[in-house]
Amino acid sequence: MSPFTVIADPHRRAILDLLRERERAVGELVESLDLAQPAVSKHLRVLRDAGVVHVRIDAQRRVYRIDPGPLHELDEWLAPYRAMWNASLDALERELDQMTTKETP
Amino acid sequence: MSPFTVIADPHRRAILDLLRERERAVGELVESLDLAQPAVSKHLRVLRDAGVVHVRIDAQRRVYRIDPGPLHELDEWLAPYRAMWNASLDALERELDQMTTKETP
DNA sequence: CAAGTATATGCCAAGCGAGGCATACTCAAC
DNA sequence: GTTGAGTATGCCTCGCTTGGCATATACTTG
Repeated sequence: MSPFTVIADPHRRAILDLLRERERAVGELVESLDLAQPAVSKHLRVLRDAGVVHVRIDAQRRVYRIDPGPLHELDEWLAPYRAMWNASLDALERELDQMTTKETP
Repeated sequence: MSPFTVIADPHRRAILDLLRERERAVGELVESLDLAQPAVSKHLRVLRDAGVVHVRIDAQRRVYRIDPGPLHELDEWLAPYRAMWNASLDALERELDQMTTKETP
C-alpha cells in the first residue's frame, strides 16, 4: 500500500499522530481512539506493512513506534506544490512591502 | 473530500502533476492519461470540489488550472514528520562528521 | 497446566470509490 | 436550426476497504 493510501484514513493518521509523541502499546491506542481493538490492530497491520511503524514485543504487549521514513515519498511529491504556494506568499509579501514603503515615504 | 483522500488516487495525482506544468483542457488530459474521458471528468470533479483545481471556460472546452492552496493542509500534517526525518539526517550527518574528523586528526 | 491478559486473525456485511458505457449538455460554425 | 466537437452526468457493476464479532494466538502468573 502506497503511503498516499495509508494516510488517507483518518484513524490511521490519528494513530500516527499519537505515535509521534511516543511509542505506545495497542491498548493505549485503543483507549484514545474510540475504535474497537481488532480495528486498531488492523490499521496497525496496514501501517506495519507500509513500513511506517515498527513493533517491539514486550511480554504480551506489542509496542508500536513510528518510522517516518516512508512518508518521505509524500513529501517529495508535495515539494513542487509547496514551492508553488511559497512563490505566491513571496509575491504577497513583496506587495505588502511595497504598500508599507509607499505608506511611509 | 479531504485533500488526503483526493491525492490517494494515482490518476488524480497524475492529473495534478500535469496541471502543475501548465493549465490544460480535458482533452489534453485524456490523451496523457490512458483513461476514458468520463473517468477523467469525474476525477476533475473531485479535484474541483476539493478546491485543488479551477476551471476556465473556453468555447466548448474547459481549461483546468491548479490551485495548490488546499494541499497546504497536507503539508501541515506532514511537517512534524518532516522534522523527524530531518532530525535523523542531522544526526547521521553529525556522526559522519565525527568519523571524518577522527579519520583525519 | 490453568487461567488471565494482550493482541492478531478470520469471516461477514455494509459502504464507497473507480471505471465503462450511454447519454445529456454546451457552445461554435455553417 | 442542424451538425459536430468537447465535456459532464447517470446508471450499473465490480472490487476494495472498513468495522464488528467471534475466535485464535502469544505470553505471564500462579
